[in-house]
Order: sequence, then structure tokens, then C-alpha cells
Amino acid sequence: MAGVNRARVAPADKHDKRRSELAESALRTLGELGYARTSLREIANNSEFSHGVMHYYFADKLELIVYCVRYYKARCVTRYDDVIADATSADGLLNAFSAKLAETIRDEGPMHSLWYDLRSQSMFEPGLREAVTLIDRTLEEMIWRVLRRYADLAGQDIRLSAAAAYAMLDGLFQQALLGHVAGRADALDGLSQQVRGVIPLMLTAGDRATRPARAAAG
Amino acid sequence: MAGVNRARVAPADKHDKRRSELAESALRTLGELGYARTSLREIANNSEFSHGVMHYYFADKLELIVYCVRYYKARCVTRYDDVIADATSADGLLNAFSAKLAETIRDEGPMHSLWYDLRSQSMFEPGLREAVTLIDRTLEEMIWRVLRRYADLAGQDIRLSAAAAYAMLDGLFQQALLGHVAGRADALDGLSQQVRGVIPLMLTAGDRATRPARAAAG
DNA sequence: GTTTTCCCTTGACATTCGCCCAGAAAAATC
DNA sequence: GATTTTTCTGGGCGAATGTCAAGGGAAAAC
Repeated sequence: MAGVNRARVAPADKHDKRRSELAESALRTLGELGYARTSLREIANNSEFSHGVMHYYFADKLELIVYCVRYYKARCVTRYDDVIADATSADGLLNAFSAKLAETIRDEGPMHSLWYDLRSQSMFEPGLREAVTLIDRTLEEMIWRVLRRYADLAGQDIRLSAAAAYAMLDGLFQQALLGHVAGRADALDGLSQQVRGVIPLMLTAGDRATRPARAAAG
Repeated sequence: MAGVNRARVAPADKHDKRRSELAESALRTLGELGYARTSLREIANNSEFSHGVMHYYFADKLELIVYCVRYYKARCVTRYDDVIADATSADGLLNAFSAKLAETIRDEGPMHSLWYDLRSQSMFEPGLREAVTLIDRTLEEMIWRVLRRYADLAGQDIRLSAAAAYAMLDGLFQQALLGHVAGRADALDGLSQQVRGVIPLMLTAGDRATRPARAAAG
């Protein structure tokens, strides 16, 4: 009844492909308006389909949102893998990573706004929690990979848990995003500067592999 | 036109008092349902008034929300002042502060959820930004006071900006809140542990005023 | 005691929402 | 080319929303 009849060729792929198209369109609208103000009709208006089709591919508004969140995740997982792979020195990694953080805010600001919006919504909407928790975990692992590579290049150990390291960097990132959205011109440069100053503190020695003591001033 | 007619006695005080009552009631509902799902009728239902009165005291839904946010701020400013005043040693301050952080999540969880909800909403709703930015700044100053007192007691210097320190601690706090709301039993203890491990890293020497190197493990 | 002012209730409004459905259009199958 | 299946359209439903207006009723002012 729910539409899981497969005849012969490859209808499942087609089905998923259309879902992805709709999700992509939905993400664009969600990124602009946020979770609360985005309606299925608005999503459909910004796509090439009518509003009825949303309910054909998604049982529920929540199912659409969750699908979008997972779909969005897929594009984030490998965002900093190049940075990790290309790095040849601790300082080089630090510079590339901090720059990339600022860059993704500049290039994909609305998407990040949406992420924080949805994560907040998950505190009130239990149906969102599983997907949100999974993404948060994935991001934590991503940060952890960066940090481990940085520690390797610096020849030192990390003295933080993966959870703590991610939480703190996420806090910096979020503040920078807020500043960026609010129009503060120095938000992005400030983020890079802060990250370059903070990450060395997460290693054991702290003062040897990087520039002098005072880290982020402004 | 907006209702600034004062006759004789003290109508302004009465007016503001009622606004505060309504704001308090609204905050209770907002904390439970979040910004998106809370309607003026729902707020009124959870109060002793009817839904029409909201528009009598607040021109707009947004004005009500902003008033609520500012009203909520007033109760937060001095939350850790006792901790600062009562502390006699760096370790004592650290323990008291980290415990208080976890305590406020346990006691006022919904209110904090609402705060993060509204802060996220401010990225889509420009009308919220001013109030949100102001609160964020106030919280930053609060954290900075704690950190400065801690540095004084430890006889060391802080090697972070106020913005960076707040952002990172806020990140830890937010993750703990998310875990707490999701039902993770170790979220609160984990926060205290993480904070006790992280804050010493924010000072110059890092390894002398506190316990050994490895800080937050789990 | 009458009038005026203020506070609040109640009901209604236009709009919008998620959801559902009957049927058209398109694609696949025979 | 006919038939079946899949995909999509557009309208409509009930419920909920923010906002507003008309009016009651109590307190204050005269």
C-alpha cells in the first residue's frame, strides 16, 4: 500500500533519485527560511513539482525533514578529508583547517544555520533526535580525525576526549556563524584566528609545536 | 497609539507587572514546546487569561517573544556570581562552577532548550537578533568573570579571548543539554568532568594549578 | 450617581498549514 | 496500440494560526 511495488527494471533507484531531488530542493528552501517557517507548499513552489508530490514520496513532513537531514549529512562527512590528506606539517594543517572552517560558513551559511536550527528542534521533537544524534556523532569523528592527524604531525598527544574537542570547536563555529549571519564582518577571520589559537592547547606540550603563548587575542 | 496613556496613579508599573506575568507564563509554555510550536492561544491557555489579552499587552507575537527573551536574561546574569564570590581556591571554584553548570541543566533544562532554539531562530528572524546578541554578550561577560577569578586564584593568566572562552564552554554546555534531553544519563556528570578538564588549559601554565595532564577521558 | 477610563473576554476574520484524494498525464508493459 | 502501473496535478478539507473588533464589566474620576 505504501508504494513498495517493484515491477522489473530499476524503479527503486528512480524512486530514491526523485526523493533526493526533492530533498535537495527542500534543503534550499529550509536553509533560507528555517525549519519553522518552511511549509511543504513552499518547498514545492521552489521546486519543479506541485505540493501534492511531496506526500507521494514522503509519508510525513517529519519523514521529509529527517531524510533531508540525512541527505545533508552525506555531503559533510568528507569535507575535511582533503585537508587531512594534503597536510604535511602541523602548522599547515592548522592553517588549512581553520581556513576551511571559515570558508564553509561563507559558502554554505544557510545550510549550517539549518543544521543548528534542526538540532535545537530535536530537543522538542523526539522524532528528530536519532538523525541529529547520528550526525553529531559523525561530525565528532570528523573533528577527531583532524585532531589526531594534527597531533601526529606535531608529535604530541591529545589531552581531550573526542566529545569535548568537538563540542568546543562546534561552539566556536556556531558563534562565528551567528556573527556572520548578523553581518559582523570580522566573524569569519575571527573564527580562523580562534581555531589556530585554541587547537594547539588541546595537545600535551602546548607551547612547542606552534607559535608562542598568547593565542587568540581579539 | 501603542498604549502609552498614563492617567494618574501608577499605571505604568501595573502595566509592566502584567507583562512580566504574561512573559513568565509564556516562558513556561515556550520551554516545553519550543518556539515553533508555541502559539499565542497555547500561551494564554497555560495562563489565567484569555488569548485576546496577549495582543493587548504586546503589539506582536515577535514583541512578546523578544520581551520574554529579555525577561529570561535578567534571571541568568547573576547565576554564577555566588560561585565567584564564595570561591577561595582555584580548584574550589572549578568544582563549584562545573557543578553549577550541570545543576542548571537539570533544574532549568527547558529554559536552556528554549534559549538555543531562539538563538537559532535569530538566524532566520532578524527581529530576534538584537535581543539574542545582547544576551550572548551578557553570558560571555559572565563566563569571563568566572574565568578571571579562576586565573586570579591560580595566579596565572588567561590565554584566550572572552569570546573564544565563552564559545567553547557554550559548546560543551549545549552538547550536555542535548545529551540530557535525549536521556543520556551521563550527560551532566560528563559536562562537569569536561569543564574541570578544559578550563585549566585556558591558563598560561596549564599543568601546575590543577591535577595531572590527561583531563577529560570519556 | 454618573461618566469615563481601563482591562479583559469572546467571537470572528483571513490565511495558512498538513494531509488526503480523485483523476489526469506519463511511462512501462504486454 | 491497448492496458496496466506509476507518477504527478490541483483542489479541497478540517484544524490551527495571528490579528483584530465589538462589547462587557469593574474600577476610577468627577
